[in-house]
Amino acid sequence: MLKVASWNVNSLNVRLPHVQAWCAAAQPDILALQETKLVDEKFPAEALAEAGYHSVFSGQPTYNGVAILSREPAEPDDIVTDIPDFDDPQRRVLAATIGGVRVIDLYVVNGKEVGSDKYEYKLAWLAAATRWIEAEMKAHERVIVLGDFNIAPEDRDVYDPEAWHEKILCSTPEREALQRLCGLGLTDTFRLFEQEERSWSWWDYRMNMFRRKLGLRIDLVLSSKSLTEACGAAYIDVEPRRQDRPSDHTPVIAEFKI
DNA sequence: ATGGTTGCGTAGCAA
Repeated sequence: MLKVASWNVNSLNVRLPHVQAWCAAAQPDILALQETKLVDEKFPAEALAEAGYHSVFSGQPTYNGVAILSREPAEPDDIVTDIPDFDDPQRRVLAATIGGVRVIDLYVVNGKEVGSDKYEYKLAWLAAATRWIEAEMKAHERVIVLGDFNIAPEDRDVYDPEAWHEKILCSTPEREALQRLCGLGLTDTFRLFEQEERSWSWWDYRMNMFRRKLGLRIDLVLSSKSLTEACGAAYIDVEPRRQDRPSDHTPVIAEFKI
């Protein structure tokens, strides 16, 4: 069984103890991280190696930053840190082949507000990422695309769809961009299974949103066809969000019978 | 329309 997870940690410096504890408890084979907010020189590779994980990472000062942890002995290979033909200093993508699976970790642009410059950057970024992933899928049979998509796929992924109607994370162009990505042959593993209604992966820090159970599901694990057929479970582990000094996101997980 | 909270870095931006 291959257990794969994604977690936006909102600073790995702050969240390293949370990641160590969660890995010890949940034992993921592969864990994709976003918003590490660490330059590569400061990545805690030794501490994670002591926990039994290889690390590959692509960071920058202050913002963004992605990493893929993989449980030994699988060695990450063929690492890619940039979308081809898309000039971008922001460290938002990381791909590696691990145990015959092409793992593509995405920290999708937030976009701030519909119509803003950042929104246009988000849509251009998504188009470029989709072109890249199309090529990756032609080159690899088993592909997992996971991360913080900063898009709620459907209204049922939003605590108040009317309030969020055509707002950032929910607008039609963003959802259509996600559909185009999924149209390459990728499936949102979470929806392969019956789930509790009102399941979220992110809750705003403000206004006691977590305690009030008001969030969005914007963190996804997508799988290519052969992996989708082998997917035995997909779920959200809300426990890390309950802990002291949590990330605003919680891990999302998929398990594959391979 | 704005605010609220957290992280980084020590002001103000990003989310």
